[in-house]
Amino acid sequence: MLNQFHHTAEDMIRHNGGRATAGRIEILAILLAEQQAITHREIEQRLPQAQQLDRVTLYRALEWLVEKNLIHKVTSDDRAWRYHANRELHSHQHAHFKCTGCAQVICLDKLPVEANWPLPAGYRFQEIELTVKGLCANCC
Amino acid sequence: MLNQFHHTAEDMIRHNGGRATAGRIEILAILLAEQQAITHREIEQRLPQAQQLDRVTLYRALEWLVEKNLIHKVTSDDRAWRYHANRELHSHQHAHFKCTGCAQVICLDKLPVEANWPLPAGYRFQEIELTVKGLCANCC
DNA sequence: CAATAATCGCAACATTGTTGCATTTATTTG
DNA sequence: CAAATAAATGCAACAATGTTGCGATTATTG
Repeated sequence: MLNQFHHTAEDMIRHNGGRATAGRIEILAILLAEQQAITHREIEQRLPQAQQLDRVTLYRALEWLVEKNLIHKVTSDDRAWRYHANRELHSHQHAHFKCTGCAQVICLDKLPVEANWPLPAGYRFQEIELTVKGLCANCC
Repeated sequence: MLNQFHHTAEDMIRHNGGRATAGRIEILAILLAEQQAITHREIEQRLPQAQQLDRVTLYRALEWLVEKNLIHKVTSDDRAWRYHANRELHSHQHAHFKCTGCAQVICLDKLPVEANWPLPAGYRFQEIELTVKGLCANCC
């Protein structure tokens, strides 16, 4: 089921001048297959038995993927980063939704907030991080 | 300098049916005196030598203050909660600004975002968490 | 001032994430 | 294809934030 994503993942990695490691491919494939932003822990659980990676390796692979802009990470209130593959759908800046029931995080593709914020004088705007919280359909 | 806040702090605590512990008063006074949202660690550092508190006590006091709605806490991307006293200025929902240079966090009192979000069908809105990132006047 | 329920502090643990370094491996080169 | 090498990995050890259980202390009440 993930197989169709492995090829894509490998391509994306090679196009960025990185080594097509089994681990990296697997991780990216997992993220490509996922509809929501998932944690380090969840990625670990989705890795095939035969291909468990060291925690450190996973962190470093994710770091590399973020650097190369193949995935992005989302801040949450539970002190854990969540990762999601960068699909064309996502504009560079987009909001996230987090279910307060099951902690699921999905991307909201439209960020209808202008970057024009009433900041104090002398402050410079860089980016927005917006999380809408609520209950998902399952938890309602 | 903090003295004027101690009385206020004690009042706020008593009005909520809690014990006016030296620690709680001190913590709340510190947060009342502070213009920005600060971390557990920063609160610790501002505590007078003679009145250092156990980390656990501090966490529990903060938890209590949040529960009683005397302070609020802010998610950040560095895995550390930041706390700020609830002043009348702050509407219940407000945005925060975080400086990517010095990690300072301040409250932006206006949240010009409607609570009316285009969530997927069946999803229920609860609240918004919005952080604007950029550089503060000092770091520009 | 004594009773008691709330608060505190210690020890121990959980989770997430990071660093240094020696080993392994994907890719390049001859 | 084999050797060279730069990149990626895995281990051990650590750091920071936060939590839990429980016995000791203390603010408040009567």
